[in-house]
Formats: sequence, structure tokens, C-alpha cells
Amino acid sequence: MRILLIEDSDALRKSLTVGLHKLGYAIDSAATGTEGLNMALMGEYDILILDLMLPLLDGMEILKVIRKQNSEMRVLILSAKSEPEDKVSGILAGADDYLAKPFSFDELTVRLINLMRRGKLLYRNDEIVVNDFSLDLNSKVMRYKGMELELTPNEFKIIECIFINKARVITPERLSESIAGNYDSISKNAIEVHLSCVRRKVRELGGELPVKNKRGFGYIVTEDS
Amino acid sequence: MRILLIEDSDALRKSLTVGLHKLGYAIDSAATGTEGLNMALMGEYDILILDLMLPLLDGMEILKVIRKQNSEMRVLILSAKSEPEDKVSGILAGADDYLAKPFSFDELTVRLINLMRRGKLLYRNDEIVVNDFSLDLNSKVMRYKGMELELTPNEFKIIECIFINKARVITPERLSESIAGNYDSISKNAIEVHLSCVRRKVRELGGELPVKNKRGFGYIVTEDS
DNA sequence: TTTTCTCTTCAGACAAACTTAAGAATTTAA
DNA sequence: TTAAATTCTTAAGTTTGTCTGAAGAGAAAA
Repeated sequence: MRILLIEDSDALRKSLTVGLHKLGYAIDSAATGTEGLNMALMGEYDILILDLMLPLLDGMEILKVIRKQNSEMRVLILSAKSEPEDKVSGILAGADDYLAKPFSFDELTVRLINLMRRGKLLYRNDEIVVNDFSLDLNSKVMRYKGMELELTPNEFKIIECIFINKARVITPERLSESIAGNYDSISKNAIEVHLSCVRRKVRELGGELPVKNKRGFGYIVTEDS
Repeated sequence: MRILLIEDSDALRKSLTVGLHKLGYAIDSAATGTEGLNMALMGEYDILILDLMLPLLDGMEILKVIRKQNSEMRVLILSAKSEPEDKVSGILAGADDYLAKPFSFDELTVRLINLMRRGKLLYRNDEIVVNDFSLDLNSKVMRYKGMELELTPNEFKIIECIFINKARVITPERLSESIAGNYDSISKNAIEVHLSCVRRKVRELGGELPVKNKRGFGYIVTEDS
């Protein structure tokens, strides 16, 4: 069960992270909306705990973007406002549950457990499979027909992003973001080099990386049929 | 690991008892609430699997009494789906986890394993074994082929965290947390120094620490195959 | 064919991780 | 409380592995 927490208050973010981690959840956190959105779009989270009041990029905006991309992620809204209009619009925008601050840790865990029950998400394995390839997100290992491939961090992130978004074309800009984050960036050429390197590693095992380039657009998985 | 099961359905009680026994757990069971409560209060159980819907003495009542007596026992609630939502939420405050009927045996075992990991339960009797190495969590002793290694507290915590998470890559940040706690932290370099020190100690006994660094990711156990 | 985009290779720049050593800080003993 | 011992952290040097820009080859569009 992978959880992403987007919360700008340092104190709350830290205490929730520690608490949920102790309960055995794999939890990542982001302090800003932009960073959080990026992480969320990488797509590997089951549940998103989202503070509505964020500086710069509003929680509601994040929610909208996410809902367009990934309909599987459960979203739990945190908000300091307790006005009912907020609640309504939040849930309308695609959130699954709502929790008004201040709340106790127990209240939060109850909501989380309910969210998990709802979606049969609990036993989703941390693995992405494409044809003969699999990405183990825990051990950061890529496998081809069971054989292990050693990928560097950037190579892994690129493949991860492309694999997660199986059906979509991923632009180099998006890949750059997913590697470097919002404020730094990586050249298109660098991405090409990384991909080339992964392709070579796969070839050495007698396979072919199921990623093709759509000229002018970006990269997409080629699925066996 | 001692488990107590309180469940009035004969079929379910028997099948769970047999199944869990086969997995190596010491499991006792009770068919009624009163009998179950007595056993829970008398015996020393680590985990209680408690059906909410019991004739005569309700599961919720049992939980309340137990929570006053023994705060260490982990409680896993079983409940029919027809239970009102609020009742479930209410009882979750005192329970550690919740499983809605019908459930598969696999689902149950996953919950149990999570319960054991949680808190200090894992540390009670157990030791962690990796290849020729073992960590005795009670005496804080590391052994290599039976030979004792003296580790300092921080060294032990680092190895413990890495060993517990056998299959995952553990980031230095995570290690730092597990050493220093929530709000303090430890430099990456400090961790490297500790690890280096442990490696040296192991080398002096003619072995090699089964921990490798995945550059850019973190540390992970290397298992013999 | 020409143009444009993408792939690959390679080497230098760069960064992460390891080790050693020494000074702080903490714990234990007196 | 001070003194001694242990443990922790910082710092610096070394090793190792990764990243990226450049440039030419290759492929697709115009």
C-alpha cells in the first residue's frame, strides 16, 4: 500500500509520515503542490492524502489534474476550512473522502482503512509488468524473463514513468520532470542516451525494450498482442 | 507467536484454526464471547482475532474489557459487511486492524503478518536471519556463523533496518529516521561510516556483510541463492 | 534528395559512496 | 563531580560509478 502525502505544514507532514510509516505503509511526502503533483503523476500511489490549502498550486487544482490522469488513486482531502461548500466541491471534484482539521491520528487511520476496503487496493503488488518485463519498485530491479537488469536511477525512473503510463505517449519534457523534479531539468539528449543505454542492456540479454518513439511526440510502450 | 480466535461460526473457526496451525502459529480458539474473554484475560496471547457478531457477549464489549487490561495484545476485528459503518469506525479506535467478511485465508495471513510487524511484536521472540548472519533483537547481538559481533547501538539499528526490509532498497534518509527518530536526523556520511565499520568487523571474522549499495537508491540485502 | 528528428557512442565532468583518521559527544566508571 | 572509555560525527582523500554534451550515423518525414 503506497501512500502519498501532500502537506505544506512541516510539523503535520512529519508526524503523519512517521506515524503511517510505523503502521507499515510505504509513505512518501511532498511539501509543495508542484512537487506533490509530480510525484502523484508518476502514478505509483494507491492513496493520496491531499491538503487543500497549499501555497502556489492549490490542492483542488492538483486533484483535477490527477483525476484526468489516474482514476485508480484514492484521494483523501485534508482541509482547515470546515465550511460545507468546500466539502461538497471537494468531493465533486473527485475526492473519495474528506477530513477536516484538526483531526486525531486515529480518525485518519480509520478513513484510510475505509478507503482501502473500498478499492480492493490492499494487496496490489509493487510491481509493474509489461510483456516479458517487470519493474520491482521495492528492490529497484528490472527483470526480463526473470533475468535481472541493473539500471541506474535515472534509467529506472524513465522506464518506470513510461511503463506506468502504458497507453499514453510520454513526452521527453514529462520524463525530464519525473527525473529531475520541477525546478531542475534534463536535456532531451540525456534522456535519449539513457534510453539507448537501457536498450543495449536489454539487447545483451537477447530481448528488445518494448518502448518506441513516436516522432515528434514522445515515447510509448509497445505491447505484445 | 500466540493467537487467540474468538468466532462463533463452527466452520470458520475450525478452518482458521487448522490453517493457522499449519503456518506454525500457536492458536487457541473460543466459540463464545464469555469463554473467549476468559481465555484472553488468562492466557498470554500476542494477537486476538475477534468476531464482532457474537451471541450473548458482544465483540465490542470484549474489546473494551481487554483494552483496559492488556494494551499490548493486537486485535484484528472480523466483521460481516452488513455491519453499520459507524459501528465499524467506532471500534477501530481500539482495534489494530479490520477485516470484512467474506475474506480469503490469504487476506487474513497478510493482516496477521502486518500486525506482527507492527510495534514491538516482531522483536519479542524473534531474530532476523539473513544468510549466515543473524540479529538477536533481544540481546542486540549480531552473529556470523555463530560467532558474536559487537555492534554499537547505531550500527545495530542500521543493520536491523536493512535486514528487516530484506527485499526493499532502503534509502539513507530512511535509515537516518530509524536511528535518530522523527525530528532529529543523521548525515548520510555518518551512516556510511557506521556501515563501513560493520563491514570491517565482519571481514575480521572472514565474512562479508550481505548488504550492497544500489547507487542512487540506497542499501539492500544481497541474498545467497 | 534534403531536412529534421532520433539513436548511439564516447570521453570528460561530475557526484555518490567508501575508508580512514581525528576531534566531539556521550556514556560509564570512579 | 571528574576521569576514562566508548561511541558518534565531521572532514578529507580516494575510489567508483553515473550523467551529459558533442558529434556522427541512422531513420523518418517533407
